[in-house]
Amino acid sequence: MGRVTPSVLWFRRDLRLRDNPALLAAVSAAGGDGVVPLFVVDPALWGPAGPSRRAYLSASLRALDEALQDGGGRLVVRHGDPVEVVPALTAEVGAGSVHVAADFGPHGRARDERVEKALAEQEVSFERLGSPYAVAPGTVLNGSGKPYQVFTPFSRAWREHGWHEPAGLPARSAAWRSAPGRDFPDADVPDGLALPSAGEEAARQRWEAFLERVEDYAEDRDRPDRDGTSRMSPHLKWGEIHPRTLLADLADHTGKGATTYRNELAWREFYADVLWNRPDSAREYYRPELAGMAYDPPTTKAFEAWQEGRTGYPVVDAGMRQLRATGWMHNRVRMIVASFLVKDLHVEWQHGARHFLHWLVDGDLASNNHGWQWTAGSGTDASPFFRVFNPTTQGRKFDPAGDYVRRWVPELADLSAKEVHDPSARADGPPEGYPPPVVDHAEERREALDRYEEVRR
DNA sequence: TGAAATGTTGGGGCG
DNA sequence: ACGCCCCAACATTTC
Repeated sequence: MGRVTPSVLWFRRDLRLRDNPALLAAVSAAGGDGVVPLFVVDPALWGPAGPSRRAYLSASLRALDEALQDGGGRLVVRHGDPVEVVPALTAEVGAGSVHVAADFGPHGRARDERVEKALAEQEVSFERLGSPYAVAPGTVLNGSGKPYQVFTPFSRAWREHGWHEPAGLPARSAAWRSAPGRDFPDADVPDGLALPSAGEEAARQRWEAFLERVEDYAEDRDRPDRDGTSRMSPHLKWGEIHPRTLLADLADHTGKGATTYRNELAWREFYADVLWNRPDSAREYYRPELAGMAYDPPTTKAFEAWQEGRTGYPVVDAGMRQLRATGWMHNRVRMIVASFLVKDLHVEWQHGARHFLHWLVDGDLASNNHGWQWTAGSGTDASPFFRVFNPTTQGRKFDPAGDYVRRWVPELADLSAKEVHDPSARADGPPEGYPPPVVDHAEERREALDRYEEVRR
């Protein structure tokens, strides 16, 4: 064993202390010399983030700092390009190693390679241990050693591969060591925003509450008018809880709800795996055939109406307003608004994906963008292009009483269940202040199918 | 994790 | 009693 020096634990999207393999490694590398917990606010990621995303991350960092303070530590927060910030810190504190959970996204991969190289020049090692997934992307391969392109066979192989048990907290508490840098990004939550609670403790509480009713998940998950989803997505996105923990807790449950939920976790891992194998699929059509279709530019009034929740289609508007008000949107509604943008407004999925990533507190490149590709019919396992959601029918089916619409579209608060999903059909038209439909769904559906037919020939 | 168009069936009104 | 039509309900096909 060589000399013992402090180590740096560089947090990125793993903002927790429990079941954090990189933390365990950092503690063991540092001996008694101390672990410096670091977060770097990287302008490349901070820049494009919208107010809710920023506020959520900021709150999560503060929660992490508080948890560290319980053990006598403080989170070091610095701003700038990690390729400069991280080596500067290691030099300052004389650290011998930097520990991270591996990042499998295109930006993170490239960044980590540059940081690793810069650290090597000062003879500091860069240690990747663990990942934000139960099974690391790139691990699950088919019989011929290639990555899966279809979800179902992937998920079978993924389950068979299995995962570790959660690791818990370090056996002996870390000797934290600090350094200057307490410049937390602005935590102000803009007026009117109601964000989910952030942090490891909030994640834990939400998960335990969900476990109580996981058996209803298969039934309720498609109902935006109910609190039937887990709402774990922001916590998973920022690593406030690890999917291993969820999977371990679910192992006691054999019902349909738990099986369905495990499957949703598998989708998350599948999309991360796809992105790892095809980093370009975050921006480019996974299936290039659909890239040649005729689309409309995202500069129309209709696109603006979609972003702001003024399309005249109640369930679409409710979803888009929920997104801006809470940084989150129910998954069923995400599919409906996405279908509307791509099929009714003929706008390319990338523009919708960007809008989502700007506002969502759970916005994850792999899940978000591949979800959009699924809707656009251009992804792995994609929904066929001709599968066009009817926003009125979808609204009636999944929000039968209209409670979800009334919650987010106050102009429609007085409408009956019968009228609320099609307010323009009323004798005197939509109520004061609510717009008529921005496009005619039946017409635009035909238009979308025509354009599809064009590119298919 | 679609919806619309089209086809089929069967009950019931009615001459 | 019978044929005819309407149409709801359901199934199949197509995009």
